[in-house]
Amino acid sequence: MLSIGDLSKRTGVKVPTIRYYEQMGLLTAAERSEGNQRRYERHDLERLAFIRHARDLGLDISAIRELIALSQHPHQPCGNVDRIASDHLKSVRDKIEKLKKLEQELERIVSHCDGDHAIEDCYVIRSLSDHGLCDGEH
Amino acid sequence: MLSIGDLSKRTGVKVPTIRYYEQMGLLTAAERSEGNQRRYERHDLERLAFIRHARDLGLDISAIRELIALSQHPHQPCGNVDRIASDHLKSVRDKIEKLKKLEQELERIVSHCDGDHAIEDCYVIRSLSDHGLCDGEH
DNA sequence: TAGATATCTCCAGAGACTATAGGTTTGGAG
DNA sequence: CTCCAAACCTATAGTCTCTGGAGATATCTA
Ligand SMILES: [Zn+2]
Ligand SMILES: [Zn+2]
Ligand SMILES: [Zn+2]
Ligand SMILES: [Zn+2]
Repeated sequence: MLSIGDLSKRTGVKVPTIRYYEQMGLLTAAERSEGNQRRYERHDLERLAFIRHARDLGLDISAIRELIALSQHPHQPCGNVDRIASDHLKSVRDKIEKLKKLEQELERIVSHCDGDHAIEDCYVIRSLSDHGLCDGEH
Repeated sequence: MLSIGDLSKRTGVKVPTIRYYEQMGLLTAAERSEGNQRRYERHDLERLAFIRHARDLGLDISAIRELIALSQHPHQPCGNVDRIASDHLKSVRDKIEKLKKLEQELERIVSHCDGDHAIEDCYVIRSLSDHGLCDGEH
């Protein structure tokens, strides 16, 4: 039986975050000691590791909730699991695309400024004032 | 003299957002009509466009606040302006790097799942349970 | 058994908005 | 000029994923 602090040390997830995951329904409410403190078992450790890893991979709480629910039905086909992961991959790719466009604009903007002239002539300020100087949309 | 709705239509910034920018100190508090409604001039239109464009480029509110403050001193050198833009470019690049790593892991994970087997055997679920299957860190 | 540490619940804050409720002003039609 | 709908006002709460604090209680160690 682990206290919440033990669980925290073993998974690297902060104590308030563990309580938050419980509140969000990702962790089932833990058993309690006589004095009302949470007590965990290996099972909970594994689930918390799952949650943490999924979060590290960028999945949001509701996606993780779905995945946990699906994994409770081990004999069903994994189509929905696949869909959640694929959707997430797509959203990561979309974000990368957007950020690359930003990177290009910012590179252009920064490259025109040597940081050593008057602000009234600064290309950074002018670029921010006028989207017409940009190459693309954002 | 423009109403807040006019300003909104011309810049594409929603009315509550304009009020929010005022509250955050990005827009100086507008003049008011006799009945206490905000009235704007061209000057405000330009500043709002600046703010919007900076936000579209991903700068956060406090960076924009600094940029506005700096642009009030047009004869000073633009070193700080340059620094803000460069720092932001760096943070965009860092984000791209992180997302690319995620993309790789997710690609690997998704590619091992055809969406058509039992959840208990699903590689997606196994990968989420075990970071050891990942190639890198996140 | 005292004191130190850990835990409990509840609440607020971060960032950048967005939306609602309940009340007031404005602008145009009749 | 009067009336009404549309636009506006303020204040507050909700979004998302935590994180930190206050004040009270429990547990562990010496
Ligand atoms: Zn410059
Ligand atoms: Zn632009
Ligand atoms: Zn599968
Ligand atoms: Zn991993």
